[in-house]
Amino acid sequence: MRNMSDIIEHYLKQLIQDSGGEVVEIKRAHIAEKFDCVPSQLNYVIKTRFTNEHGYTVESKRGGGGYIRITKVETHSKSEYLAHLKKLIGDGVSEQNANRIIQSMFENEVITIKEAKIINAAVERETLMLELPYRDTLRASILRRVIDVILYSEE
Amino acid sequence: MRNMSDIIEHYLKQLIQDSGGEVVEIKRAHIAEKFDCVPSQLNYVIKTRFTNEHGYTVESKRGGGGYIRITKVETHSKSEYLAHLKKLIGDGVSEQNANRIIQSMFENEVITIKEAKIINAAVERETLMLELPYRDTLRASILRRVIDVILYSEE
DNA sequence: TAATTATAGTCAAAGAAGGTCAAAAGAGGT
DNA sequence: ACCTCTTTTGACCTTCTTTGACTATAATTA
Repeated sequence: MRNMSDIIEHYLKQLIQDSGGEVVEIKRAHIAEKFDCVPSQLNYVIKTRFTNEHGYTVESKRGGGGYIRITKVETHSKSEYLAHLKKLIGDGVSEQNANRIIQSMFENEVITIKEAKIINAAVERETLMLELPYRDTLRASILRRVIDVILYSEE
Repeated sequence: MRNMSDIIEHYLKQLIQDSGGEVVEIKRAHIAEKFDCVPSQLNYVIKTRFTNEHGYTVESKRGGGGYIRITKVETHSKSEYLAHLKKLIGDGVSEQNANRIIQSMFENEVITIKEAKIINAAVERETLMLELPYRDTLRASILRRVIDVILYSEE
């Protein structure tokens, strides 16, 4: 593990697993102290690694007794999950968010690592060779079609 | 071994061997310092000696905790076959020919049926939403990248 | 209710890598 | 010498991470 953000990411995912795999509730300051970093680093980790695209929902509360709760999106219904991803993609999607979505599908065992790499390759910036905003539109189109195929080829 | 690039090339290959013959992860600046050269020389070495055609794949990350990871890939007859396909694809490929190529990869067991469907979906006419000749160019670009990934994503 | 305290959120600057590109330098061949 | 190809260098670029000052909100206390 190379940097603080990665370490914290893994720690939080471990916490989720240890607590039944669905949810974890933390105190920002407490985690910050544990890893000897500034509290706002937690916000950075969450914003870059626990997004909707990654398949997580984050709630929080400030003030006394405040907390940050990270919930893993339920994926028991594959079709619902994939429909959810298609919604996130919409008519355009950045490379970053596409990566997150593909990563999420892999982590939720909807695709294999090789499939993930193939899909990633197909939607990379250098592959698509188009200017924005057409590139994001095209990427979305490809991803949506691919997700459809994944959905149908699973029965 | 006459020049710095050759020396670094051999050093990196030695590192790969020493670590089990598969992969090595370096810090660009660290190697540069070790050999007293500018960091970008590492990029030159990698670009000229650790390409796909050479049987390597390279991943990297910037920012704090950044790295460059070089992975050696098994390079038997399959790489020749895939190189051949890439040549066939060239700078542009029709949907029909793309289908044939994908079909061929499936029949030659370099991809699964699901992977074939995914790739097909990604290069379909309706997915790409572009006019000729751009569509064929883009399809070729996607296919070539995907083939590269297939080449090195074997375990 | 007002003030205080305890949390969490935002944002931008600074820092830490790696990437690109083209000019300069070197090596070989004719 | 001249030409071409490869290597070396460095200025500048992009991406990701870390940090901290400032802000917002909730609970508790006066």
